[in-house]
Amino acid sequence: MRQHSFRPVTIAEVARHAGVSQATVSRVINGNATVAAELQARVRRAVEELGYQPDRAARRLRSNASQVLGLIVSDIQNPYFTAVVRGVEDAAYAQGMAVLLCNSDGDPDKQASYIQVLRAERAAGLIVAPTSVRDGPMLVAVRAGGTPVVLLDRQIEGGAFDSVVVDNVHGAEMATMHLLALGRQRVALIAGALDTTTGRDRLRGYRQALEAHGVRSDPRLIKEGDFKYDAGYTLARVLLEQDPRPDALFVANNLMTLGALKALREAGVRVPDDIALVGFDDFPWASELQPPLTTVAQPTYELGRIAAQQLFERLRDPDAPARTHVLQTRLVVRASCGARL
Amino acid sequence: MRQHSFRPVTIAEVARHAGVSQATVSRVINGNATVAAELQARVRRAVEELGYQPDRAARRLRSNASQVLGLIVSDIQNPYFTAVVRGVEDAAYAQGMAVLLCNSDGDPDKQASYIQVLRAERAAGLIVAPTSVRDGPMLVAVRAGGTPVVLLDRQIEGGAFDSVVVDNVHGAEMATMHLLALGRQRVALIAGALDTTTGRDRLRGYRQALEAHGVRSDPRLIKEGDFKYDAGYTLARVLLEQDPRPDALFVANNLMTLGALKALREAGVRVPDDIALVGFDDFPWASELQPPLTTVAQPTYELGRIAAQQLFERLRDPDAPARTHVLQTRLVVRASCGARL
DNA sequence: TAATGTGTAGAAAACGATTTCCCGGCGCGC
DNA sequence: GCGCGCCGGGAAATCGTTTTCTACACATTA
Repeated sequence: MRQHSFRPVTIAEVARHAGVSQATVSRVINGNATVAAELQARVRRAVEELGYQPDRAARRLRSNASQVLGLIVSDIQNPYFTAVVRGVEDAAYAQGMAVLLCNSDGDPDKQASYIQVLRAERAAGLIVAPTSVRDGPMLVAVRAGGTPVVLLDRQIEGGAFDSVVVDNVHGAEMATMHLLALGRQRVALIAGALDTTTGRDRLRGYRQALEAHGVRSDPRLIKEGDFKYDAGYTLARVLLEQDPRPDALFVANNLMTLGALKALREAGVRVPDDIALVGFDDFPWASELQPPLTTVAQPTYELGRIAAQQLFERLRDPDAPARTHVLQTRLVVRASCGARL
Repeated sequence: MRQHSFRPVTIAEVARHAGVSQATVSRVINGNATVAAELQARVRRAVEELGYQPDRAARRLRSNASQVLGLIVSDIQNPYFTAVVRGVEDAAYAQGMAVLLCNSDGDPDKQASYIQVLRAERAAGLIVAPTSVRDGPMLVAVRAGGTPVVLLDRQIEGGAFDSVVVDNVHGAEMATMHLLALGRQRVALIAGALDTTTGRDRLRGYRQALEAHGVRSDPRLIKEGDFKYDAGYTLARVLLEQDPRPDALFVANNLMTLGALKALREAGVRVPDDIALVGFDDFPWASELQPPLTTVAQPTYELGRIAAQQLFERLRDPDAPARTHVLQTRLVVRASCGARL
């Protein structure tokens, strides 16, 4: 009801209003000491009546217990990360935590700069989708500085981190096997950046599938991209110029798949008749594409949710051994692979 | 080089290291008082050598100058907001600010709860895409509490707010006119929630276009949705059962358009031959849909960027009169409207 | 020359919470 | 009945900054 609350209520006012000391108010609010029932009631009523809300900046300063976590992804406009962010945010909200969102654009400098900011903000912990395996030392330092770190989607060298990843090897293997099982002979791969475990693992899965089918992997059919749209477009064009042309294409993430699709369309290639296509990462409109896209779906929302939970557990028990959650992918068969549905 | 920085460097250590007082260090860092050149140099060197970074929680506590802004959208998974968020974040980053991201899910309670959190965090300001026109009083109170508010996409009753919106009336008018110009006779509308200015304005644009063409608006052709996928699907089905059937459909946002598309597909309706379709909101893959979607594109990234800039200007000059930025939409003609390309 | 003004920089207060320290009262055991 | 330990709660210290207050040196003016 207070009309003009130009300055928020402080704990001192609550204490005065309840006729107790600040310490008692604090104890009641945080429940970390026993306070007589009657005083508790008085304090709670005062809090209610004044609409008191503790100042998080002050709390953080004194007790170093922050209610904010930092989330660094490369680009939230990538639908993969959009879902991850949402997963993190929902889990955080359930714990009364807020999320500081940072887009690194895969730029190590920008990432480093954001980490500085998050440390200065005293974020309770960080959830990071690292730009590169070489980020290890920096993140180790952050953790040594007392800020827990949970890795998302990618693992890094040097130091066992809490992390949540998908089984990329298996996912890529499934996709490639699927194409081979449909009778395709020359399965090309547009790989992800090979300085990420994600990129490497998907390459490995691809190779394992070929091997299992007794097909020798042809280096000319493997192109390394950087997970971005343009790479998919450019590398698909390169692959199309080869003779003989590949009759199937597996692309290691969503953006590159869209780029490749554009190249195929421009070249007048029929999908799946001329070239069968399987992508990685599902997205809401993959079934609305022409043709509907067969793809390896990741539980992205879950990825984010679990990463946040892992962070909360870490905050509760800083000395527990690091854990890695591995989630499974799922091959979603639509039309672009040429399977009869 | 410092190896084990378990506790971050404080201003006191910097002061000692440089042989000056804390006050001087603060003055050098913030540049709000003259300090002798030599001392400045000493301080800067000390900062450099110790890797000092001011603690933002402490700064915020004392000077009430926060470097965090709050952003409340209904759902970041909506590509419309994804781009907005990115625009805000980029603009914030350029100013050394970080963004606290909140998804309200269009739920007033959740939004209120987030606003509490953002106030407790002492966010420098809020950028809000309000859930409803009735949010006015709450936001007025927030602003009265000293936290600047910039409205995004929607305006609200009661109180002139800084805001950035698009010309929804004109956008809807263009879309409807386009369908009429293509010779469609019975243009249906799946409208947005009519307790938002956005929903209302798009309805108005639709009506204006009909009027301009001398067509009397038929209430049976207008269905009110809530901007969500399911509403688009359900309402499209309702429209399809009518006799005579509409020969064109304008849908007031992206999610409902996708829902409607599903309904049309399921009913075996050919787009655009049987029913011409125009949506609102462009999205990255709209051109990959089957058929490619004609739609009213909003400058979403710009929307976010400008909202952030407006907030920064407001922080610089709290007493300037409130301003509303109106951005223009653009009709992107693809195949779903039946235009010959 | 004395008084006043100006500018620079240190000492200390302040921000709003949590936590430590301490004291008075009570129960219990001897 | 007395001393000891325990417990509940208030006073004050504390977190790391910014800002106010104060002091001093030097220049300027009457």
